[in-house]
Amino acid sequence: MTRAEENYLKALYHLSDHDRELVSTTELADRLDTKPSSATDMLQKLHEKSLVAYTKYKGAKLSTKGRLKASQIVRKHRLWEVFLVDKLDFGWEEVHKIAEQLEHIKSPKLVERLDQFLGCPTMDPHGDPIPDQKGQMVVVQKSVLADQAEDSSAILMGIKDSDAEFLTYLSQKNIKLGSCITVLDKEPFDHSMTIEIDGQIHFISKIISNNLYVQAL
Amino acid sequence: MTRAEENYLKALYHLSDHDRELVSTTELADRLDTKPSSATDMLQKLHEKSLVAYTKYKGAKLSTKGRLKASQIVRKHRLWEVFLVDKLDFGWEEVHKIAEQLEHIKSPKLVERLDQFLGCPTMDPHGDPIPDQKGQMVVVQKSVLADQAEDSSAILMGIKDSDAEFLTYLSQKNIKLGSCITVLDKEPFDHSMTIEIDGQIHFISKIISNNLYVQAL
DNA sequence: AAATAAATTTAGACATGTCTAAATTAATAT
DNA sequence: ATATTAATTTAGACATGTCTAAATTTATTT
Repeated sequence: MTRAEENYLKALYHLSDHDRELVSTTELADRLDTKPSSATDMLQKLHEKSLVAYTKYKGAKLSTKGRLKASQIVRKHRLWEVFLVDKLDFGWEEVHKIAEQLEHIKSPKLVERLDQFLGCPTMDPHGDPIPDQKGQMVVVQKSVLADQAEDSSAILMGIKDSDAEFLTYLSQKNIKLGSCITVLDKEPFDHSMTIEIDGQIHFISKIISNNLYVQAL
Repeated sequence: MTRAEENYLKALYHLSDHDRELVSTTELADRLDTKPSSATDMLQKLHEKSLVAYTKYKGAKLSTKGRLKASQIVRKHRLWEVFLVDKLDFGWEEVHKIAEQLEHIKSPKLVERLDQFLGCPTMDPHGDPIPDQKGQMVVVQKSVLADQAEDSSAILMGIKDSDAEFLTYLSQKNIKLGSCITVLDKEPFDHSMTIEIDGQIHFISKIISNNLYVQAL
C-alpha cells in the first residue's frame, strides 16, 4: 500500500460518506488537488487490487475491502488528532495537517496502543467519530445549529467542515466542543442569528450556523 | 526533502559517527541495503543541494547543513522511541522499525511538544543520546563491559549495536538500562565472563560483553 | 435525432529513485 | 612500471505517480 493509494482510498471514503453512490474522477481529482487523468490511472490500479469497484466513464466506489482499509486510515488520523490535542496541547486547527502525515504510519500494534493510551476515544477533536478496527463507529444524530429554534439551547457536538480558518474563528470566539449555545434571535431575512455562549453574545451568519453540529437540550 | 534523501543523510551521520573521515558509496549502499550506483546518484544530488561534500571516486561526508539536518532526524527517531517505550509500553526491541517511520514526520512544533511531553529526555531506550535542536548532545564516557575488571560492578548505560534480536536476548535475561552488573569471573581464553544481575548468574561471550556500554561503580 | 458541450480516458512525457551492465578510475600485485 | 583486480561511476532501463494534449464517450441542447 503506497501513500498515494491510501490517500485515494481515504478521499473515496469521505466523498461516498455523504451517500453518493458513485464518485466521479473529477470529484476525486478536485478533492486530492490533482487532475482527472491521474485519478483515472489510480482508480484502474485500485480496481486491479480489488479495493475499488470502478467502471469506465461511470465512476467508482470502495469495495468492502477498500472501505475497511480506508476506515483504518481515518481511524489513525483521528486518533493522532486526539493525541495532539489532548496530550501535546495543540489547537484543534493545527492538527489536521500533522495527522495527514501520521495516518500513514504502518503498525497495527501502535494504533491499538495509542487508542488505549488515549482512553479509547470515540470522537476526534472536531467531533468526528473514530472508527474501530472493523470500521464501525458511533452514529450520532447530526442536527445543525441553523435548524435550532429561537430561545432554545444546544450543545456543540461537532464541526461539519473543519478547515483551519473556520476552527481558528471559533477558537477566537471561545466556541469549543461541549459549549452550550443559546439561540437568542433568528433573522428570517438572511438566516443569521444571535447566540449566547458562556455569557458572551455573538452574531453569526447562516454559513457559520450551518457548519455547527449541535445536540438540542 | 524527500524520505530517501533523509535516509541517506541519516546513514552518513551514523557512518561518520565513528570518526571515519569519508564514507564510500559501497559502505553507504550496504547500510541502506541498496546498490553503490544508487548511492552515487544520491550523493551527487545531495552534493548539489550542499548537504554533502562529495568527491568522485573519493567518498562523501556531511556538510554542516547536512549534519544538522541529519541530527534532527536522529533527534526525532530517538524521541519517538522514548514515546513508544515510556508512554505506550513497547519493548525496546520493537521500537526501531516504527521510529524509522515516525522520524520522517515533518513538524518542528510537534518535535518540541513531544520533547516536553516526554520530559526532555537526553537518552533513548537503548542508551543513545538524543541531539537537541542544534544537534548537540551529552557526551558520555563509553566503556564496554568487556573491559571491566573482575570483581567490579558497573551500571548498564547503553547498547552498542542494538538490533532487535540482541535486545530480545537481553530482555529475556532481564538485563535492562540501569541494571547493576557484577563481573564474577573472566575467562582469559575466550574472554567470556560470568556476571551477576539482580541475583541471577549469566555466562556471556565476548561478543555480548563488547556490545554493552557500562559505567564503572 | 443530430450537433455541440462536458466529462473521461488514453497516449506520451517527465521526475524520483531504483536497478543492471558497461565503462572508468583507483588500488594492488607482480 | 605495468597488469590485474576492486571500487566507482555512467548509461540506459524500469516502476510509481504525476502532467498535458488528444481522442473518446456521455450528456445536453436545439
